[in-house]
Amino acid sequence: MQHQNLVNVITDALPGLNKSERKVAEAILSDPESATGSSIASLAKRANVSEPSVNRFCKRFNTAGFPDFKLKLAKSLVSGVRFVNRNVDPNDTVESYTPKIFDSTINDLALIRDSIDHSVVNAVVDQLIQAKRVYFFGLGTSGSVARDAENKFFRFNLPVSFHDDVLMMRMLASTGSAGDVFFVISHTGRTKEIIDIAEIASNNGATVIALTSSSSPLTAVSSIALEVDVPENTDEYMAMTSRIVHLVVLDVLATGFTLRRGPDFLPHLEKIKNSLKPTRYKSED
Amino acid sequence: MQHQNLVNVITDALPGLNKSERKVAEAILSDPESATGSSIASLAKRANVSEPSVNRFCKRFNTAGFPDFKLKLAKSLVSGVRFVNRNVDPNDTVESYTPKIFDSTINDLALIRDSIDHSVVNAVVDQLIQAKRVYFFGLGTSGSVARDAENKFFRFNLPVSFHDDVLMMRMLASTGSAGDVFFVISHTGRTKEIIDIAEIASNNGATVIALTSSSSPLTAVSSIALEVDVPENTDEYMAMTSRIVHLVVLDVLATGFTLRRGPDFLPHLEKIKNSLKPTRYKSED
DNA sequence: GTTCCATATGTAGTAAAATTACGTAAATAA
DNA sequence: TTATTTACGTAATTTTACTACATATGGAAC
Repeated sequence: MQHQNLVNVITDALPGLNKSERKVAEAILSDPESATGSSIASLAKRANVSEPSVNRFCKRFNTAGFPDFKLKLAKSLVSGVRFVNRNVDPNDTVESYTPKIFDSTINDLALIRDSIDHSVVNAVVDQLIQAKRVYFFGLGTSGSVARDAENKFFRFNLPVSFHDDVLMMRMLASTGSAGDVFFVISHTGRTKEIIDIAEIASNNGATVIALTSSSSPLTAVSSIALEVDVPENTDEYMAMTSRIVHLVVLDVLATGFTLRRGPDFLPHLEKIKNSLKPTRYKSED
Repeated sequence: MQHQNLVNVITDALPGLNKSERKVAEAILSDPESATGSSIASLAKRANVSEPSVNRFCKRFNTAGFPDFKLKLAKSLVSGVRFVNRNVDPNDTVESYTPKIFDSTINDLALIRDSIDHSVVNAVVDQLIQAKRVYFFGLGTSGSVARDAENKFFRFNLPVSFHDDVLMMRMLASTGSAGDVFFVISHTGRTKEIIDIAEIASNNGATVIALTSSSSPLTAVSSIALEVDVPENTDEYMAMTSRIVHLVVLDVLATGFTLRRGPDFLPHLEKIKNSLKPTRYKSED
């Protein structure tokens, strides 16, 4: 809920507005950007209403007054999202679809940033710190996320691996035990095979951490679930941003991990970083 | 250049300001959020300067005046980035480091969104559309990006594969020819092995597309380079966001690809989407 | 150290902008 | 139609921002 976009709020409220308020709404929606810069007088003139009408309009939308309204409107316009039709449509050009893709991703990240449950993040870091070993599981797109996670967590001097082969997962799950952490990544949380595997691991006393959407079957069979609800993308042209959100959540976990380990751990990270130097051409700067 | 963040601009300008202007700057930076809501009088009082000093301060930063300044400041604060000390420090708690990680990612995305060269994007889409087959190459973290790209582009009914094995890459590159596209992903663009491979493919007449940082050796040996400069992360605790930016750039390319193919192509995508249904538990809604 | 000049800062007045109070008009219900 | 509520505008008030001007401060030349 944090800050529902003002432009959308106005659009939604449009049918319920009375004559002059609607005039104001239309004047603003026709060019929101310029509305943020104009005075109450000029906007009133543009909408063919009186100044107090504009003021009343502002207050109706839970703002202190016109200046406050402009401020909130301006904020709504940032992240450059052209909220009026933010989906990619067939007539888009590079110039128009490129920012849309970026904005949609940024939007989703901001959403999760504001809604993620910190106590769960903390609990997951707890489990990772205590883990004897960690398996990252994922299929399809989530397989890439799992692979990235391996790359990141391996640096922590912790036996860690990633798997995207369900047979391998099944075998590992069946030999799992207390102290093992199975970190299962799934956008939908409804993939049968994955849920099966999580259940097996869980029954063996291993810890199962799920990175998935809320109230999914996978959540039910996990010890802890990091529930991340990225809005479904109905648009054919749009990309699936959930994987990106998952990556950032894993970054957060890795950061939490590093902080828990304390400063004595930093030299170890430095060592790994330096190990790659001989594979690269030196930078000229 | 689009809109360099005001908070950063002020921070950078701090040393060059004179006494009262600095007071204003400090008052604003100490609590930028509240500054966007206050009047010139109250801010002047808080900074212990006169109102015109505040006004002059605003004009110095290329704004029309105080209201315009507030507007731009407010915009800078969206995406919620706590610019004052945006790095993770050892004393951070979950509540504080989580948004920092998200914000830093969001920031980098916004940066690239505003600086990416659309004509290059277009040219890359051109090449992908014409490709007889596409290889995605990447090592380490970029390997995961390449894997994700495979997953995405495979849907386009195009022979595509990803590789993270340098020997395999070398062999493929040496057998490449015109019509083959080698899409090479590397954050630094300085990995010797990768540059070697790109050169081999290029010498065989294949198209080499690089997704890397600008003016890197990899750029030099590529047919087209999508140069994406994500600020280096010196902070030990911070994650590497370049891979995320790379993923989004690949989303953009995929979108461009789909649009080029036209609406006749949509049923094919739908078919692939549906193929996964039997692997999932039905959603109750 | 004194004088001069440039720059920096503040005071006070003015203009602009926003808000409030109130009155009239329109719409709805009795 | 009339009563009553709701919508809207006019005009005055208050708040806010800006401008012009005056004073102060700091440094350079003598």
